[in-house]
Order: sequence, then structure tokens, then C-alpha cells
Amino acid sequence: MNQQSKAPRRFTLRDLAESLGVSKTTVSNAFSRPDQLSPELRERVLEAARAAGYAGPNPVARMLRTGRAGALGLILPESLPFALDDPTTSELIRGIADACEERRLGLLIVPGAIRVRDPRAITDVAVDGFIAYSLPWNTPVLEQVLVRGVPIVVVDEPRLPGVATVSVDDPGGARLAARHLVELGHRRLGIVAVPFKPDGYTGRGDEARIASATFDVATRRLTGYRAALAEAGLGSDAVSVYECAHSDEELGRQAGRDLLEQAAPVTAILAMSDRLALGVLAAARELHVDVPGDLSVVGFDDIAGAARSQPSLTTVRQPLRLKGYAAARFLLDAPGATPRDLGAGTVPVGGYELDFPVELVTRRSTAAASRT
Amino acid sequence: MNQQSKAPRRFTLRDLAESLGVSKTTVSNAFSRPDQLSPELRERVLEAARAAGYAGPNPVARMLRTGRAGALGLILPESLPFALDDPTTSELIRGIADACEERRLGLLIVPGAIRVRDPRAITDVAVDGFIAYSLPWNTPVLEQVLVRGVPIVVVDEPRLPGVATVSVDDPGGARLAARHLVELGHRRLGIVAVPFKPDGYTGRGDEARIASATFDVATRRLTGYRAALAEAGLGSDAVSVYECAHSDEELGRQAGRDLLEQAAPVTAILAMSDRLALGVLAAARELHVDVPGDLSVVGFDDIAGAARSQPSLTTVRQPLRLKGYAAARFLLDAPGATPRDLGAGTVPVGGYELDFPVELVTRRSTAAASRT
DNA sequence: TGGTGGTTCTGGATCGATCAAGAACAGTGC
DNA sequence: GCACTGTTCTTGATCGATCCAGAACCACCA
Repeated sequence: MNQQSKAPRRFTLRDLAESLGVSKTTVSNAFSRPDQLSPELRERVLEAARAAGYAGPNPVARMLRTGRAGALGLILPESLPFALDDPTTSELIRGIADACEERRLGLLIVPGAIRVRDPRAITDVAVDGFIAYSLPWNTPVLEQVLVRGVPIVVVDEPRLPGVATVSVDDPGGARLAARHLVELGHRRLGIVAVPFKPDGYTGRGDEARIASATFDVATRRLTGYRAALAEAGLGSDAVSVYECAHSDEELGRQAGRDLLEQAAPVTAILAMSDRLALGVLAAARELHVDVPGDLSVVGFDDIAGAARSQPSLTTVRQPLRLKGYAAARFLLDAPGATPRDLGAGTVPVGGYELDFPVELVTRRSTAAASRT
Repeated sequence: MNQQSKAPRRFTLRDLAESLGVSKTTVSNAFSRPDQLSPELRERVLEAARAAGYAGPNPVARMLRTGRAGALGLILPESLPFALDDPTTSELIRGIADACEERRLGLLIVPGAIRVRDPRAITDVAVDGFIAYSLPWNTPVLEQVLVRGVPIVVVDEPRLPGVATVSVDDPGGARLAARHLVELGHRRLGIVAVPFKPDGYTGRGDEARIASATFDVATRRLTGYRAALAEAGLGSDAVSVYECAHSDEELGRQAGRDLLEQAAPVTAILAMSDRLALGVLAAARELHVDVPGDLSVVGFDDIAGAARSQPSLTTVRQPLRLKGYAAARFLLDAPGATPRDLGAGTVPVGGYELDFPVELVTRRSTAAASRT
């Protein structure tokens, strides 16, 4: 950490080589390429290293020479404490970690991307590539990555031209959810949305705000909902949207109360995440609204808690862990992932887009509308 | 990722300097030390960089020169998915992340330390220091860190001479827990233990195994329990110990069943973690043993779930997040010093040991013994 | 005029390894 | 004896930055 002013110079590979009377390359090979020298000499080198307290080649120097960092960077929108609270993010991380372990790579986490404007968060970090998760358009650190030309895979959002993206069929999933409620006879519905913008707003969402959204996922799911509702003759104006600043239970509860306490309460709620849906269930409980008797609720994600809730939650299942795994594998295996530099600016990986399918999981939180 | 054989040489700081007709140092200063050159020239340099698609100094080259990596390494005993499941570990990570954000450092996670024997997990990684969490004696990767001479702080275990350790007063906390049960009149107790060794064993623990334990925390807590029980005239042989291979609910449930189904069922259980205690509560529920009527249970840690359980859990609270924060701060601020130098609301015991105090939190899972 | 001090910028050494090319030597087949 | 193939080891260049010492210039003042 602290460089002493009079540091006696560290013991390096070169010193070891000199003390043994062999070349640097030989010592290097003794550590990193055993087949390049005789076993006896190798043993002599390692023995001398042990005696001298030399623990092997300096990783940073090696990185500089070889060009690989041995680690993956994960860019998260919120702080790490928040990410750990969120089952969706945790599950994604699990998937990424699976791939990192397979490949013996470290995982370097860069949290708070929405907030952080300091480019050093990206420029100071040594990784072979980044996975960016769920960021809005125009995220400064994301732009830094693109400018730097480091390989990157985006998970979920934003969808940028020419940038590899791993996601799911959000519109399709949302359509399944909404169609399910429509088929059950619901006509007075509300939507509880994940944020359209990263500005911390919580409350009813107006069309202007929705039109200028910078979070793709919210838009994509909303589009899916509305498509299915339109099929049933329900226009956008007939279905109110309550936007939550984060995907968590407390804000979901607020949203639920809002939609249930209005003049003409809804009989069904489409929540864009399970955490929001669980919050809605909590609100219903508080207001003595029976689920699914008086209110049907559909979530999105199928986190572990969805099956365990009271009542269990009907939701759209997406393969979160697999998504993380696929993103990492793609980053590591993608052909031509070497950044193209020199020219003007950006050109990251390839123009790849990978959308996993989703499915509707019907549980106990949805039932036929009692009467219209 | 893969270096093309005919890579056209990346555009570097030197190229930018040449294209501008200034020295490399000047360009470097434009990025990293704005006060070293005139604002006009700096602007010219940055402008040219933008035009050339040069995104700033290569982090690895900078690291090599400056000797700092801009990241902290976190060594975890188990896989990352496991760590994220475990509230104790998550909370610790939160604390570490707090400190990293303050200092704008990355957090590099090295999971699976118990299993991983490959030294490259450590030697290939560029960090300014490591935090090692809850490892057994003789962990290969930990020894790699020590050999490499990288600054390190250990959290909880193992306690190694000369290595800074951040922990809590485990024996004291355990003593509080056991004394609490003794004072409630319990005389037939069982102990559900976190692992004594990292070999995956689950089952009754014999004294030989306990004596040869390599996990410090299990030993320290057991010592505390036994000290308090001895005060009440209860010998070690009178109190059976059930060891779980991991701290999780399922194994806690198994342990609970074992202790409750034996010939002379216990009336109170000391669990070395809240997750194990929650498992014990589940076992009691299954066996229709009333808690706290017929069985008292005390946990350890005070995770969020402890207050929410049915019934709420009496437990020993330890400041997990603070522990993580303190460990990181200590690593960053005083890599040569002892934890004592940090002071500030802490209870330093040994030169290199920083033990936070713990407290007993009495909730609904404990009550007076019905009859002996 | 010359000395002093303060900016601003430069050149070359350096951080600690890996890599490509080739030297030295032994063994093999003809 | 000669060319050929391998194995084992060495030399010098290189990765891309930062740092140190000093040069050049300007201003100020005695």
C-alpha cells in the first residue's frame, strides 16, 4: 500500500535470476511454463524462490505484458448493499460467479453506476471485460467503457446498437401476464412499474414521463402489458401506472395502497417485479382486500420468495442465473472481442442479442374476477 | 479477449503525445495531474484524446508504475452463490462495500477459498490488500497471501500471530447466551455448532474432533458456552454437541430433530448461528414442540430474519456490517499498524486483534424451563 | 546586470514481468 | 561428415504508463 520513500527495492524475478546465474526468462518459465525447462532446473529455481521469499511473478507486470487481467468487471446500477438485498441481482451474480469459477477468474464489482460520474471508477480498474446490468441510457460509466473499447456485455438494459445484450423476452412475458388477467375477466387493472428513469421518482406515471423513459425494461414490459390489454379493448388511458423508484417491497406496498384506495379500486395488478408484487400483497393484507378473491396480482421474475408468499405469487419466470452465466460466457468466448481502437471511438463486441424465453407460472395470487 | 496476432498496436499515451508534439509526461499530467500544466494545453490534450478515441491511461500500466491497484480483495470460504445466501456474509460485504465506496475502490471477490488450492487464485490478482473471512487454519490461498506479503486483515478466523484480525467477543457472547438459559432454569441443553472443520461433516461432535478443530469461531463459542454451563455445574459430557457442515436452515433443522428426538430431549438449544437456530425452530414446529413453552432457543449473530421469525429469536447480536467496514478501513488506513490504532468505539484486546463487543437480545424464543 | 523564484514542459530511466528469435548442444539417420 | 530435429536456455525488445531531475522561460527585484 504505502511506498516507503527509501524502499529497498522489492525482490523481483530478475534478482532471483541473477542470484541463480540463469536468465529472467528461465525463472519466468519455471513459474508459468514448466514444459519449457528441465525439471531439475525448475526445482532449483522454485527452491531458491522459496528461500528468498519470492512468491511468484508480480501479477500487474504480467498483466501489462500479456494483456489479460484475470478478472471480470460487473457494473451494477445501485450500491452493493442494495444489490445484495435484491434477489434478482443476487441471482444474476450467482450465474456470473458460476462462469468465473469455471474459468478461474476474479469478479470485480463496480457498484453505484447510476450515481457515479467519476470515470475513474472504470478507467482505474483492470479487467478483461465488463458486464453491465440494468443501466439507463446515458450512464456515464457505461460510456466510459464504450470509449475505452473494453469488451462488454449488457444484461437487460440498455440495448445499444452494436453492443451484445443478454436479456429475456420482456414484452412477451408481460403480454402473457396481462392476457392471463384479461382471460380471468379482469377489466379494471393497475400497473406497478419499475422505474422509467433513474431520478428517484415514485408516484403515478404520466405519458410524457413514460415516453421519455431511459430504462428499457420498464418500457418493454409496459409495451407488452398494453399490447395484451389493447387486444381486450382496454386503452392505455384506462389503466393507471404507478411507478416505483426501486424494485422493493416497501414501494410496492405504497403502490398497492394507492391503486386500491382510489375511487374505483382495481381488481387486478400487474407488477413489473416480484418484489413489487410482494409489496402489493402486503398492501392488500393491510387493507383487508382478499387475494385472489378481490384482487389478482401477477409479478415478474419468479424469485425464490414468489413461491413462498402468502398467497403464492403468479408470475413470469425468467432464467436469472442462466442469464448471468450466459453473459459471462459470451463475454469470455465471443469471437473478436478484442477492442478495435485507433478509429473514432466505440466499436465494442459484436452486434449480438440473446433473449431467453420466459413462461407464466400460475399460482394462487390470481383468480377470476368476481364481478365487473 | 483474445489478442489477434496482427494487432495494429493500440493507440497509447505516447502516440497521443507524438501527434501533439508534446512529451509523454505532459499528456500523462493532463489526465492525472491537472495542476502540472497550463489549462489551455491541458484542454488541447484532452480534446485531441477525444478525437483520437483515447480514453485515458491504461490502468494496468499505471498500476505497475504507481504500485497501487485500486481494488480490495475479499477472500470468501465458500462459493459466491453460497455467500449471497448467507445473511451474515452479505452483511459483512455490505460493510466492506461501504468503505470501498468511500474510497472509490473496487471490490474483487475470490470465492471458494476452502476448496481452491490453486495459488493462482491469489497470485494472478491485482489488489492493494486482502480481507479474508472465516477461513480455517492452513488454508492454502491464505498462506499464499502471507507469503506474497500483501497487506491482509482477517475477519473472525483464523487468528494468526502477527496478522491483524477483526472479530467479536465470541466467548463472551456465547457465555451470555448460555448463562441466559441457565438462569431460566434449563439443565438439559444441546448445542448446534457451526463447523469445527471444513470437511463437510454433519452429526454429533466427539471431543477428539472438537480438540482438533481448525475453525476458530466454533471453538471460541463452544468455550464460552461451556464456561457458563460449568458455572452452573454442568460438565461438557452432559451437553451434547451437534455439528453442522454449513450454517444454514436445513442443517439446523436436522440438528434440531436429532436433539429433540433423543431419549431425553433437551429443553434448550444453543445455536452458534441464527440460521441454524431458525432451522431448529422449524424442527420444533415439525415435531409439535412448543417454543418457548417446551423448548428455548438462542441463536448468534442477530441477522435480520431473527427478529421476524415465529417466534422471534433470542440471540447474541454482533455488528456484522461494522466489522466489514472496520476491516476495510483498517486495511486501507493502517496497513502497517495494529487495529488498536483505529480506536473509535472499539474494544481492542490484543495487539493485532480488534474484538467488537456483543450483546444478548432477548426475544420470544426463550422462557423459563417448565420443569427439570 | 544578475540573482532568485516560480511555472511549464521535456527526456530518459523505470516499474516487473513476457515474448520472439536465436544460440548451443545433443541425438538421429543417411 | 552433414543436414535435420529437438530440447534447453539466453538476449534484447516490449507492454504503457509515471517519476525524477533539469531545461527553458518569464517575472520580479535589488
